[in-house]
Amino acid sequence: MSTSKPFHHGDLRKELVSVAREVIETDGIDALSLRGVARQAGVSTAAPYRHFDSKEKLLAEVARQGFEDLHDALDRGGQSPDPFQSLLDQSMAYLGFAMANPRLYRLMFASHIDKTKHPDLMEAGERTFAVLQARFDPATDPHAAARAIGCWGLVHGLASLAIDNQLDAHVQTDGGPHMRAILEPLVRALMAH
Amino acid sequence: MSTSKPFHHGDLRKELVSVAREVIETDGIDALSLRGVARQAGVSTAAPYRHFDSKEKLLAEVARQGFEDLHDALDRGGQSPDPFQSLLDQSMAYLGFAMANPRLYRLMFASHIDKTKHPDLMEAGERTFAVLQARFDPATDPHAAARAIGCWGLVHGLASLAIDNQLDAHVQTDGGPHMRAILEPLVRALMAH
DNA sequence: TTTTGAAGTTGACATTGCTAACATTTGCCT
DNA sequence: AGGCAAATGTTAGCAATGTCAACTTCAAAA
Repeated sequence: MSTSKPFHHGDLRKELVSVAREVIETDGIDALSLRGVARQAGVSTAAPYRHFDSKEKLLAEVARQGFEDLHDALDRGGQSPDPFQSLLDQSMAYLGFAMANPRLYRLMFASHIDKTKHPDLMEAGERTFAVLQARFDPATDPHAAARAIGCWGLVHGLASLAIDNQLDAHVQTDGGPHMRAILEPLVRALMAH
Repeated sequence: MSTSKPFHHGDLRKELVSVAREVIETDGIDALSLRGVARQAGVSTAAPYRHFDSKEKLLAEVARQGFEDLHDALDRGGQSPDPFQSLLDQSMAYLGFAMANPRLYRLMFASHIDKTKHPDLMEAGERTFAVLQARFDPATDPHAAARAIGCWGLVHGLASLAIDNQLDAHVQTDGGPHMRAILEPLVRALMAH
């Protein structure tokens, strides 16, 4: 009675998300099956359905948490008093997060998940973008919106390419300084009025 | 005996790729099954395996053709005599291709396909990037490499965001002019020495 | 004409997402 | 305390999928 597992898990929902995230980051999304997650969590095949309507819902929750973590990383990144330096740091923080959690980052923008079906996820994504958006003030800059999108596109693109190992070996391995050199002139252009 | 299908298909390989591409662009990658493709091509379940070792190989071939098409689109896009205008046009051509073939474009950068396992695909991708790279001359610009990566990251990022409907409705629907406005200052920065 | 190899077929296996029907536990209501 | 409903698990099973092995058909070289 003592060593045998209790019927109820305790907090299966949280455990499922945690296991899923781990599997994704370890073996990739294609290697993730709901049954496998259940197995690793020590519950039966159908148990996850008490907490998530579908596999997609579970993935959406993992992605949502990813956006929250990215959001935090951005907040921590943009604290320099110099606006240019701050935006550059923030951009580097964005890339740092993506390269530290490549498969999670990919999931956050993956086609598996139709964001319109997962309002939580969509909102988390928008809130994250808002951090970048806040660096451009529409009151003083008529092109604030365009610049913000350009900035997001730039970091998202570089992150995606880096994750896919599509970049030169130099940039890939020693991401930091090289990436900074790539970003600098573009971020400067974004801050110019 | 005349109307019954012949045992041999003729050029099943080409047909499979064609059907697959159509399914992808119509219903998305997740809706594509090898069995379904075989069905639509009018052959049996196992027939595709005479031409592709796995589903992934078929997808890789579709993606490879996608890169060739993108390559062509870029070539056609960059013909203005003014270097700045030319690069801007080319960037717009890149975005145009991505938004005209959203799911194909996504496949080309999807995690489903491990590019190291498909040299053809990798090479096609590199050749495409080379078109952009050629706009920056290492002889006259010591930062040519960094600028090229920045340029690619920028257009790839904007393309991805647009495809995922992650952008404002305005930018989304009336892509052209808005995107141009976003790109302009950044492309200008890329051309500045 | 024979024969050989490419191209296609059928049938099967393990795995997967998901559902239905049933079992156990928890905690609330009296 | 006692009992009951809701929440949380379990087992069994379905249909679909990727892939493989064994067999058949056809075309073209010998």
